[in-house]
Amino acid sequence: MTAPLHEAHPAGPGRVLPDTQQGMRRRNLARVMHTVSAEGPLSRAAVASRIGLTRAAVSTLVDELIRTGLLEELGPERPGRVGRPGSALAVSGHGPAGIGAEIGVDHLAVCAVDLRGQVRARAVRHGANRGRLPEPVIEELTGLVRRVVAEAEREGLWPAGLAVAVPGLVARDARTVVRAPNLDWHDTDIGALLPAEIPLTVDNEANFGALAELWLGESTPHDFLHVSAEIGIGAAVVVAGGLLRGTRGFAGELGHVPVQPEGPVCACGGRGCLEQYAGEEAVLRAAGLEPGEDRVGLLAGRAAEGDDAVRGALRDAGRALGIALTGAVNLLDPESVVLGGALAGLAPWLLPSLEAELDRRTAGPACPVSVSRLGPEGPLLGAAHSVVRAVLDDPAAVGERA
Amino acid sequence: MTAPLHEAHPAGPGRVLPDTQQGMRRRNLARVMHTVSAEGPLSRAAVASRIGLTRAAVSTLVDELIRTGLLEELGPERPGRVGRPGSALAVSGHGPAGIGAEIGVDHLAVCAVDLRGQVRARAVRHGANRGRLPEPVIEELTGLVRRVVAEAEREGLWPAGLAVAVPGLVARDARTVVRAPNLDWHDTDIGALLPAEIPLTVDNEANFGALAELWLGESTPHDFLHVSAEIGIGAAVVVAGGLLRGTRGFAGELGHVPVQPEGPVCACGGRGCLEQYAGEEAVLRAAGLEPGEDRVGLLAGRAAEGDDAVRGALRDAGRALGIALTGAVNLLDPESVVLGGALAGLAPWLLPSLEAELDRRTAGPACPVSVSRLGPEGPLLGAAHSVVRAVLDDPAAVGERA
DNA sequence: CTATTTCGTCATGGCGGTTTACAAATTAGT
DNA sequence: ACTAATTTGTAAACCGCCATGACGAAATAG
Repeated sequence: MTAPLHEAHPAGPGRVLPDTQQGMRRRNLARVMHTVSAEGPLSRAAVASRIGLTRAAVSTLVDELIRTGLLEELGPERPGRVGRPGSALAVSGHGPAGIGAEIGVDHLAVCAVDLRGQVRARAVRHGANRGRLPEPVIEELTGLVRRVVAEAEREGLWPAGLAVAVPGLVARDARTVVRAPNLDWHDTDIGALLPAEIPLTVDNEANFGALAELWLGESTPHDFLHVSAEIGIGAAVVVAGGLLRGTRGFAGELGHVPVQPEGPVCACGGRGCLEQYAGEEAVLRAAGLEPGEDRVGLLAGRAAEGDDAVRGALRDAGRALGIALTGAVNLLDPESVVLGGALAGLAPWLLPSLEAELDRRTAGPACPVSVSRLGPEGPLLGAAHSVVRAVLDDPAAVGERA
Repeated sequence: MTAPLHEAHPAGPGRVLPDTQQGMRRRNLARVMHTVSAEGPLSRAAVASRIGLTRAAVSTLVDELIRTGLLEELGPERPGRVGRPGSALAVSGHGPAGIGAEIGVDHLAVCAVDLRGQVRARAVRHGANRGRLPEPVIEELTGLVRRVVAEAEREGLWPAGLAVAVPGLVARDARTVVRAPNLDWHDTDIGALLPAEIPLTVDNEANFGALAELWLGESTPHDFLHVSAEIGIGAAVVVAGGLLRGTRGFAGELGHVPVQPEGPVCACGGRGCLEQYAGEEAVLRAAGLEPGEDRVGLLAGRAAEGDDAVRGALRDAGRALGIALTGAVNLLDPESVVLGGALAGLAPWLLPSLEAELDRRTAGPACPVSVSRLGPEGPLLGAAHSVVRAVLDDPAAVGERA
């Protein structure tokens, strides 16, 4: 759990880790967990045929997983077919839990998710965090974490890890926030301020949102572009079921893709960046609104009422997004583009111009654009689930600690 | 060898292949080959310490690799240190060879590369292929292949595979050319026309060029963007040492990234695509030159002579490239950008404006831009080496065939 | 009620890497 | 020169992991 969770790219054949029998066993334990987790209650024989091992081998793997409390035997299956019915296996609802936390601009939230993916405990505190110092905020968050952990423990769960989503850039050590403009935090080592008992990961909320989409979304393609707008405009690139992070961890900065090469100057030093057209500030200005508390809700409300200035501003933002996405789609050839975060709520007014722009600039069928069903819950759920996935990916590791 | 060579992303833990002891053995054989190949002559003990297995285990692996002719024992090492000197192992120079072929607009080329990476045979035929039918061209290429294979066999090599680089889009089956505008070929199954004795792969020449840069380049980062210009402007995205191909295999279409949203209409349906500013046709027009035979050489020659119209055209093209690359760099955060193919020859006049544009649009240190040392040889070498890498990746497979 | 099918488990065996031991080949020290 | 120390490569015994084959258990089909 010291390595960053869910690296986008497993090492190739040239990697340095030895390939020994223990490693084989660990991978096979993981494959059993993944199969049972993904395809519901399954008999040992069903698992065996799916992963290509023999029933005997799966039996010993399952025994070990049951002993460590990661799998549960549900009892005999209702037999519709001939032959002895199997004994249904399911992922345990009483073992390790993933604790997800989110530091938002206007709220703090924490939740616990069991291996089955069910949210078993949660806590939220509303109130602006913009401009507050990190220490009191993290202290408050720690309080929420302790409450959620206590509640989870009452249900027979124990915390396998804590993943924190923050609205800012996070260093590749997955502990320190390099810069979070909307909170006004810089180079803050969050890890030092949080409970040390639980293994910790910190990541950008856009990344966790994209992972939530990958793991919990409806269609769940393996290659897509997830666009969200919280800190300016961020995108997460998902390739082959993993996150593309970039050399310095800064990949996905869609907000600074040039849309109009000689457009207005941007804070990044460039000109005509997407953020100058579709960023929160730019849209509010174009709509003739003052920046205030719940800015996204305000925009959505006005647009729904039929406010022409707001609708026009969103239409223009959608057009700019369409241009930037045309470039991204040409470069990456993703299976789809998903709008998440704040953009999901504004989608009805962004989508028409966005899709029109994407369509007319693409030869052949355009890349489909969809809207996240998870909306603002994405990052929190993604964080909690990242811990759960880490357990599924290496069940032997929790056995060593449990 | 039926699967496409060098998929960008090995399957994750949820894959369907069984993880059995034979698989472990195969992977360890591959790790030995890669280690010896990458780090020159090495003793068994040195290999063991590098890959994390015991000397005894490496001994048996090496025995098997020597038996199948993939490794060679060079004899005792010169000892500088205390202790019994090891026996140096090297990749064999007499085993399997990778045959690379290139179908260019103005030439055909074939070469054979041994496991050590040495070019051991080659054949070239100059002459325009634009507009010729596929059949006679492939027939001619087959002749060159047979000549190169014969020469390689005289040196004790045998062909482990044939990889063909073509200037166009290739379907994911790695056999059929979907469309090659500069040859005027469409939906041509190249595989059907080539010798069937040798396992075949076909890919875009830009992809092979990028792989050559990855495997043979000087600095060889693991994440970079390789830009070349043969068919319009193509880029190849290399992530974690693998090619990012996209859902339909169309990733890397940098030529159709919008640079000026309301610019001239492009064949792709868009407006102001990069190709309209930095494409071959556009540059020739801006320079006041007629499209003729060796267009790149012509441009380079005139620019070197000091022709202001040509230099201005290249400066403008560099600026447009800089804008498009700004977007790509923001999205992918690569370690560097490499100019290859035709662009390498024109780099002296493209680079200044390109880097200036990239620099002023980037906050903090800009992404370094370098020029490929391989130049026009890249795709051919990349093709041949892709076969060699496939052998290193699964040495057991050649043992089964040899 | 019997034959058939499928499930889970047990005993056996093969395969692959580890451990332990040892001979061989070199350097360092006296 | 001779001994001690160090490192290499290999062989034998061992252990862990999955495959194979056989078996009892539990269902359906006739």
